[in-house]
Amino acid sequence: MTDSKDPREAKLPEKSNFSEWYHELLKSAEIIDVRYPVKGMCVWYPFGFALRRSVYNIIKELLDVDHYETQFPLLIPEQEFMKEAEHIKGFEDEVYWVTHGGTSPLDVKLALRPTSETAIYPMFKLWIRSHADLPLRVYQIINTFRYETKHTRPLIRLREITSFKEAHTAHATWDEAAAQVEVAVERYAEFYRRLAIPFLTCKRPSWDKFPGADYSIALDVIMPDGRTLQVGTAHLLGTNFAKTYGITYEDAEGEQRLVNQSCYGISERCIAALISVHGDDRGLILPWEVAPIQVVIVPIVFGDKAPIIEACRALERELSAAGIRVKVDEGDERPGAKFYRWEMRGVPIRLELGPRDMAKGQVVIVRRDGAKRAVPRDGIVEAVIEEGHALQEVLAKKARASMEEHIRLVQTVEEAIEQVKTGVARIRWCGSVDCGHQLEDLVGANMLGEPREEPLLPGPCPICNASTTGSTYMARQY
RNA sequence: GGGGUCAUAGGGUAGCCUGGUAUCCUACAGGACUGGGGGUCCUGUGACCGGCGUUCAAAUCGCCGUGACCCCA
Repeated sequence: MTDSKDPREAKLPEKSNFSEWYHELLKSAEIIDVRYPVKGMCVWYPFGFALRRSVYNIIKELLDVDHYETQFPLLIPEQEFMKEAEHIKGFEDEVYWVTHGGTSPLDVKLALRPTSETAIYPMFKLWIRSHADLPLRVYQIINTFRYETKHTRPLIRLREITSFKEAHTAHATWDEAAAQVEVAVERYAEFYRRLAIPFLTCKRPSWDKFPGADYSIALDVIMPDGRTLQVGTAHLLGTNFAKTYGITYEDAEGEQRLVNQSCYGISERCIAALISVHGDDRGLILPWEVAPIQVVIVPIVFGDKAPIIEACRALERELSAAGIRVKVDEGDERPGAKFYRWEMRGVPIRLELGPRDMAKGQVVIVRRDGAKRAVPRDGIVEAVIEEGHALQEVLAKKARASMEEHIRLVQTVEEAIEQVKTGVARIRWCGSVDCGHQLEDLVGANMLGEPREEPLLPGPCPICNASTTGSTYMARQY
């Protein structure tokens, strides 16, 4: 299948062949194993899970400031699940039901949560009594189940989402809840900045908002093939669920009032974005902060290996003491084979230490993006940290440039059709639902929503010709 | 929602049309020589997705199931 002269080891397909590259990389870099025998359900390899852990530690850190972490049950009784009409309509075709306990049919069917509003809000009703209980902010990191009928994709469209971070908040007023949505968007923005992943922020069109929400804000990442991946959402629920679940508080005047709510979520799609945005033809490239292994030390041994190995171990101890996640690869392979393997796993920094370096009192430091230099053995910790942060900068810059290349302002439907083949089109839109649907049909792509920054000068809506400063992003979505 | 392609060792494949002995690479295990970008040699381990059918005989033909990938809406 490959024309490579040396087929001894399977190479990664080129990243330009994104779909194949992605699948091959998930396996080769040991992120997840897709061979579990249930459709849409995958297994995290230990390395992938370690990556997941360090990525989710950032989310936790960002939320723990003013949220409580908690955990609600997986199973939701039918009558609670079926309370909110619009919400049900959005999910009923995708719900797994538990109908039996052993061999006995259950009196009350139990839904496997497709999301947890209907599990959490009955408890909010009990927890919230007075204005002193507000605002209430909780989150949980759990698995959810959706019987996806569309094509499943590892980390992107799953029947079991293993790593859903969902936050739920309750406030006294609509404005406070709306402000919380903005806070959520800003936290997510910070999260993706720390992963060096650029994104678009849009208010979703009304027909694409979360079922039961007043409106939804979404973050989208542009994947290498130009399709977009929704990697975070924040929803203003207003009093919609409060009415259904009777969530009220006593205000300062002694009146019972409905709470206003928001909810927002991020799933393992953030890992898919991380992998896809930064990776290259050789494999993963992980930002310094989240790499499970930040530094790999490869001993270059000749003849008597003991002194080299000992020097490498000393180096490891020193870096480890400085809080760096480091590993010496003492395996039996040739150095070249080790280089390729750790590059596949995205390790940000490689150190090489051989007899020549020993003699010169130096270490060779190689950054995952290719930069290579020799540094004095004495200042190694500082040099490593410096290169780690430099890599972060390089990744952020590259990713930003790539995103901008994929977005183009277009004037006509024809241009939009062409643009969404390889990227994201920004096109004028008067804002009417009718024109929106027509645009989606004519362009053959989805509307992400109104960009939140830099409005356009007035111009005609390509459908109805009305003059507007409004616009929307359009893209093929994952 | 509609259409298409496919399923053979841990991974990638040949064989299927034309039914009979399963190919090669990689990985893995043991050994020797090696070692600054995927080393060489020797020895060994390991597979026809599941069920039903056709047949003397099924990896190969048919049906059903399961799973994977691609395209379109």
